[in-house]
Amino acid sequence: MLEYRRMTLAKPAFPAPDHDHGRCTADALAHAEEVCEQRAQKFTPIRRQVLAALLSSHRPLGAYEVIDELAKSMPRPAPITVYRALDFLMANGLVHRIESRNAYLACAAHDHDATSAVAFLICERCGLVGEIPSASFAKDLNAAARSSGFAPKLSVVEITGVCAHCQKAA
Amino acid sequence: MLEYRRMTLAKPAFPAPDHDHGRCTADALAHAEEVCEQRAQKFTPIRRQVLAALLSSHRPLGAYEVIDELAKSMPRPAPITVYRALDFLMANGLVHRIESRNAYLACAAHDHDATSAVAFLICERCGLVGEIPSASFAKDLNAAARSSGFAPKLSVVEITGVCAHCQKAA
DNA sequence: TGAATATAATAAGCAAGCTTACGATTATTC
DNA sequence: GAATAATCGTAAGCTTGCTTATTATATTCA
Repeated sequence: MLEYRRMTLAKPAFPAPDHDHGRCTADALAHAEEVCEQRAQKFTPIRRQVLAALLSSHRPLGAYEVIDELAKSMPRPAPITVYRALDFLMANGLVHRIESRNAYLACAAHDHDATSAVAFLICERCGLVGEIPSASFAKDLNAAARSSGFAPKLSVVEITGVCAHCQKAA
Repeated sequence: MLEYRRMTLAKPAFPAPDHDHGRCTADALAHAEEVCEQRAQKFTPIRRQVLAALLSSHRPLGAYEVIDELAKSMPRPAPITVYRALDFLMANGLVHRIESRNAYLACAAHDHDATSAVAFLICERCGLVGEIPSASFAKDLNAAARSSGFAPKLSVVEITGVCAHCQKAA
């Protein structure tokens, strides 16, 4: 577990296709519970279910895909229900929004705060998404922006390509 | 003119609010004509009009905003008409798509090729968008991606913040 | 216990982004 | 000048993303 965490922090983390997904899901849910408790926020059933739906893959899901996913195990929720849960999860750093896809992704790196910049690696073959923690590149990027007097706030960095596993498979 | 070009290449280029917009538009249209001629592509009236609509500001416009813009000077074009023109312009490196906004932007830097990575600086006050040419940061970013075996292809780097001019104005 | 707050469900609908299908028009080429 | 290809227009519609409005259900706490 610590091993896992350290990896996601130290270098770009791409979910290995053979990783223990049950565990990674369970860990993430436990982590979410923890976070909510610390913040005195309620991790309600619907919020848990939405997070679980996102965790069911490492792929970003559109809001309507989340609805479809939830519909499998409960009466089909209305869009508003899911959007509220997503807003909550994002506000608490448990879910990222992938801007270039209008989609949502369960956060894999449990250690960064909600606001820090993250870069995403999106595999165009398998659809899995990895995260690069900000530290390494954000400084350069922000410096480049600032050099023209621009004050950066929010960065969207989304890199499409082919993950290591899919390269081997090809 | 050369001066202008050099600047857009050398460092992040944010359109100054007092720049000669008439000229910058005319330049861009002339450049587009040139590019199309070189490639034996047709710079048809509709393509020119769509590009001109995008050039009318330095803001990214949604497809329907482009339609609204065109509707001012011609019978309202159908979505498909505009999308076709946008596809053409993007394929020829004359227009960028801003992924995080589902919007389109006339390319300001006339010198980079269609495929090279560009970072966008999006001012949340005035809505203007500047470009950072890739060279400076793309290497780092790609290196970070590659360090986990990921083969990057297309990068989306979109930075929201406040431009120099709006900071002064505040 | 009753008032206030947070959360959720129901119902309905809007807007944006994009596509398919097909016919008409205009260039290009042989 | 007929055949081909590229471009454009018309018409229709689909999907997704997201919102407003309203009512109901918990939960908290004075």
